[in-house]
Amino acid sequence: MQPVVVPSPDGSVRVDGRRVALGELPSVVASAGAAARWTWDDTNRWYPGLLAAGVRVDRSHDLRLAHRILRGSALAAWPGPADAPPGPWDTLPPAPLTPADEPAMLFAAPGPSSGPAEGPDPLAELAVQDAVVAASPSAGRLRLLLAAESAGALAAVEMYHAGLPWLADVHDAVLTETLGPRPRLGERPARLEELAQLIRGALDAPASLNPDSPQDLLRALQRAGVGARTLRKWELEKLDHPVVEPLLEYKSLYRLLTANGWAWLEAWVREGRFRSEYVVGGVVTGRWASSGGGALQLPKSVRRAVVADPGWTFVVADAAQLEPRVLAAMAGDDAMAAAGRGPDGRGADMYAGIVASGAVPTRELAKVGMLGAMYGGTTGSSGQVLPRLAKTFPRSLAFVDEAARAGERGEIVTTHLGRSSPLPGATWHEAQSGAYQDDAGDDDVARARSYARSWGRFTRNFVVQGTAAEWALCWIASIRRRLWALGPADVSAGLVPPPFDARPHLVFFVHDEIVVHTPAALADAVAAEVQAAAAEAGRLLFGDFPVQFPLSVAVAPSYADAK
DNA sequence: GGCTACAGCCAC
DNA sequence: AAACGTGGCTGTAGCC
Repeated sequence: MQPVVVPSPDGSVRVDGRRVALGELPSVVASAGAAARWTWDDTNRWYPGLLAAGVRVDRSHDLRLAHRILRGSALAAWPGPADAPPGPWDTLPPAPLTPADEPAMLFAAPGPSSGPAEGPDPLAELAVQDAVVAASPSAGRLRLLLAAESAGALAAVEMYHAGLPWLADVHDAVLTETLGPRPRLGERPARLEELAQLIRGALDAPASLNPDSPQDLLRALQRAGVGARTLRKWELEKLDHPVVEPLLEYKSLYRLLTANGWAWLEAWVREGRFRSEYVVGGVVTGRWASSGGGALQLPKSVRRAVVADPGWTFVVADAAQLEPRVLAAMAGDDAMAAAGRGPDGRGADMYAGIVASGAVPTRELAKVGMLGAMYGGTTGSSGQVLPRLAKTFPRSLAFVDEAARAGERGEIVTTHLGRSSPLPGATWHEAQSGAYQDDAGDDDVARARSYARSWGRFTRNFVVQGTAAEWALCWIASIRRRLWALGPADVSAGLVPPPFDARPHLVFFVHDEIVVHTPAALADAVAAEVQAAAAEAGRLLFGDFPVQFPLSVAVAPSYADAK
């Protein structure tokens, strides 16, 4: 059963040909049951209103997200000319999510200029997508990718709906401990002011020196003969001068103040919850992006403020060495998969397994070597161990090298489930053709090489990062289904809104890590389901190939204590 | 005052 | 370990 939500000009919708007033949609969805795959233009547009009415959707098909994947996929043949101009399904941005205390336009009557009737036709689009998938020799993989992407879109809206539990007073305590009490508007916190004085003293600089001004600061460093050419942390660390220590501390505290200080707290935390909008598929590789509050860069120092509601706790899980394991499976590399299983058959540390294989002497070298292989690093010890890794794991290394060469030739590459990379742009092609002009100089040739190599590093990483993102989507899809199946617990709802008020639910996701907020009594069951979901994701992508995806799982009422 | 570019740092 | 992949976000600086 695949009901399609079709907006009407009068502000109602049609579902399977039947007119449904917007206010009736939640009850229509609820009565359709879990077998229905709700199909609509944009999950962000319809799902918040359903959740606000307490209605969860089990399965969906997000036409906008699916279109973007299919349009670019090398595993699918989209009808029409390849250079057809982008249509509405290509250019439509996701509908913005709205905080619960702001007027929700989602189910409001449409305005004259933005009525849903002006949007493209969901029924026609679904028919095209179904035909494109059915005609693909890799239909199974594409179906899995589209289902996982759509499930991810549901999970992203659910996480926004529930919010990440956040204690503002703990956050304030962290800031006060490290920076001093909150200063008046326009003033520096006490600790920063102290450090500014120390910096001026060490540089013999006047009181007018403002460490927040890169120009001022760099000039003062040069005048004092410190030998700094930039203000980068890792370059300052190499210098031997009394200003370095207070300056590094200043920069670190200044960053905390500006990025996650009191202003951040006031802007992004409401009623005990931090809500950031996840942008599903917002990164070219298929990773999620986020918008507002920087959810994907929450510094470790403020995670103490992430505290479960009374009677609730967190299950925090992250996939150990996800990307090299994904690479081993994509490349069909039995040797690397074996290293991932470790000597005891259930290795939780793939880098230790690589050491045990004899390829490299230390875990650190195994790690930097694999990162170098996946990022395209060539220098330093990363570059030095690559030949040894290539000898022990020829399949994996050849796989990423081939992806890099395709990029250098200006070709697209594709993830395991079928998300393809974009083509390089006009500047790239101009640089390449510039190297073949009659009057091309060494500079032109070098520029073309540099551009080609850079795009090769992108495509090299794309196949691994993109496939890891697919594993994570399958993991999330499985987790949210399994959590719902656990059912409600006897616990106070606290701040948790329906339909999750007594149920474990996802509240945070960063690429290879999830946080579940759960009634404390269900924590062990949740941990088991999260583990089972990881194994299921591995099977969905790679079938019987013997690659393992071990997790580190912790149960704790504070995010900071779970790491 | 708005806009863009850039440097820098946080996360994975 | 080195500065090599993907991003968001903040501030300064310089432009209109």
